[in-house]
Amino acid sequence: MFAEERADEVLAELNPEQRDAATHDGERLLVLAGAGTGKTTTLCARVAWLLAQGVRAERILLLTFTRRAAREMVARARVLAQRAAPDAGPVLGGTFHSIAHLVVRLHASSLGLPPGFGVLDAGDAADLLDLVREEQGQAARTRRFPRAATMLDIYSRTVNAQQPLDAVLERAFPWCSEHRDALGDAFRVYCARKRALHLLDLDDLLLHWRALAADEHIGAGIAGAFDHVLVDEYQDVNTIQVDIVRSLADRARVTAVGDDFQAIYSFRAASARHILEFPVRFSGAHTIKLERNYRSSAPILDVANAVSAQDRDGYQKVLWTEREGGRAPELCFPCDDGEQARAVCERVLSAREEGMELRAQAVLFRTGHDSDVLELELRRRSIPFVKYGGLRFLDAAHVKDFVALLRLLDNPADEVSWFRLLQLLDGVGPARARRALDALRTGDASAPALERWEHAAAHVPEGARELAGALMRELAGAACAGAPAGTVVERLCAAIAPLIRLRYEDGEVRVSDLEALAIAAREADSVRHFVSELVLDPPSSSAGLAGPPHLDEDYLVLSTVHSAKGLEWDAVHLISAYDGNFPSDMATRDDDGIAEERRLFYVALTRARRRLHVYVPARYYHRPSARDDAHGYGQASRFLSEAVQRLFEHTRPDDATAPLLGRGAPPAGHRVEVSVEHLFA
DNA sequence: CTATTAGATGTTTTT
DNA sequence: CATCTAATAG
Repeated sequence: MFAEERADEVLAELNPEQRDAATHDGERLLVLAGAGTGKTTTLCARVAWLLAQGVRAERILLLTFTRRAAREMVARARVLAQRAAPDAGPVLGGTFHSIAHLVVRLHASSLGLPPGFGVLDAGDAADLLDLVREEQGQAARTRRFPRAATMLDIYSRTVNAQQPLDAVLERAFPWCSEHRDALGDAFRVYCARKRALHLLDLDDLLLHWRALAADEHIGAGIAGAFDHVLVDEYQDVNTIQVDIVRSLADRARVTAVGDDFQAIYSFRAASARHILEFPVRFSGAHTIKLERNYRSSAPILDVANAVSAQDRDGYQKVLWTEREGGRAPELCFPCDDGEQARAVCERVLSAREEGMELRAQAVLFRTGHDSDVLELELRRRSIPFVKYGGLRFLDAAHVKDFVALLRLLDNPADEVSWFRLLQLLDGVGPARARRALDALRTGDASAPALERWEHAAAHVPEGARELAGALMRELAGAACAGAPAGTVVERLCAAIAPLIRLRYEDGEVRVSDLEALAIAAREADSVRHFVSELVLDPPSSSAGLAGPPHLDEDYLVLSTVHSAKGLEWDAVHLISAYDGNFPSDMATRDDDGIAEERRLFYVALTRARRRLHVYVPARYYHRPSARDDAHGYGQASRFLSEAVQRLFEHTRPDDATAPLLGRGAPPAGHRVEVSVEHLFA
């Protein structure tokens, strides 16, 4: 009853297409939602409508690819569900990976996994690959062997694409082809090692979910849990995720929402092909297009439409708005990075003067370090900012050290963590850590950490043994205490603190980072879940857990375009839009690569509500921090075609020295004299 | 063998 | 700016 009223209220605010999408009563629905067309609103309205139809909240599953989208959507859906039926369960939702983790946890024993299995983030996985690579010996140490992070990229792409290594190397990593055999060996050992050590990487989560879904005994149970599956960002799914959705579709109705023109994750084997083929693979699907834009002014949409029109493939969409007026977008040509940074700062500050908060403005860029020079300028001018997609909290060495300790609590078999922790000890480097690891392997892998430590201790220099022993005793104490997660983590933090202080120059700062982590752990119901949550949903910037700026303060947003997807700001500054950087040189080998860069460019443009500034520095430096000044002269991005450029107002940043000239020229023949000679008379 | 330093080098993007 | 390598000292 109440649910129906709520639903009517929500539906009344939708336009006809959105309402059709929200209330479609069929088995399969595809919503092609252009940028800024109220996708999330529509999806949430659909949840409200489903609830009003009597669907129980806990029988609805919401899936997305990115964490940010998941958070927003699930939060809104839960509020709706709570109002509609306060006594019903919550709507289940999250990223594919987080739901996979849930499913894998519930079926761990069927997968041959102990309850304490660990989840590796990209850094941990790279560490394990590094460990394996070292063991492979000299063969792998020859020239230009890919580094661990690259190895992981190759591995991950291969797994996600479900294609043979050869094909992936040839297509995406041609410069690594010569190491095909060594890579293949390393990957096989990597898989075996993960299994032996009870570790899953992020790709494994999806693979295991898919395997469970395909299982004759278990699959039906999982699929039977839901009546409706709603998948957001469908343009970013890969084959494995499609398989998962298909298995759920055996029992559930499926709604897929996305925009093929915003498909930007082909590097993890996602493909817009899946959204294009949806009507074929899910027969009887009904398709609805959303093209009315509520976000941007008309001049900005003109630019976006002109860029998307450069690509004739896919579903043609033309965004339109009823909003009138709006400023022409600006195309700015600074002479270099430095002038670009100053130009951005000036525009940001003057918009701020006019009442536009810093947080309503964003600077977007293709790659993480495009903002290096700008960051310096912002710091110099004390303009607060937060950078997304930059260095992550979890990547910091001391945080990894601490997490390694927490991992041993539930999984004493975890060699990656042992290897890391051992090297934290004074006098222990890779060689001794490795020998200690070998000794460790002679014992029972699932014995408690303290017991395992006894084997390793002999390989640690005497000086460090006592400190390490104390740490291990704390770990043993924490393991059997049954205390709340917050207390356990706090205790272990205190135990590892002396080692951190000894190891790092700025130990004290780092210890306080860990203390912040311990406080965050109070929310968790177990250390095990705390760690896996940290891996699956890490704080997006270091500001998430510690350090300024605080969220209630005003700050400028810096973000890669990838991280900006789904977000919007009043003003958007797209910097370093020169050919070679955007599109990236690495992607211009083939048409698919260029098309994807174009979509990325389109995503950047469509984030802007009222003002759009695109910057093309004429000169760029190859190594911004180096002493040399190696540089090149850039052309504007090829996506800024003549037709597109005509839609912009073209500017050059004001010459900063002009004001020093003053007004008017001095009289002809006028001279200014300088002398110091009188001082020496 | 580890720690420390100086010097070179580097193909993006995320879960 | 990291992060890796090579060279050197402890």
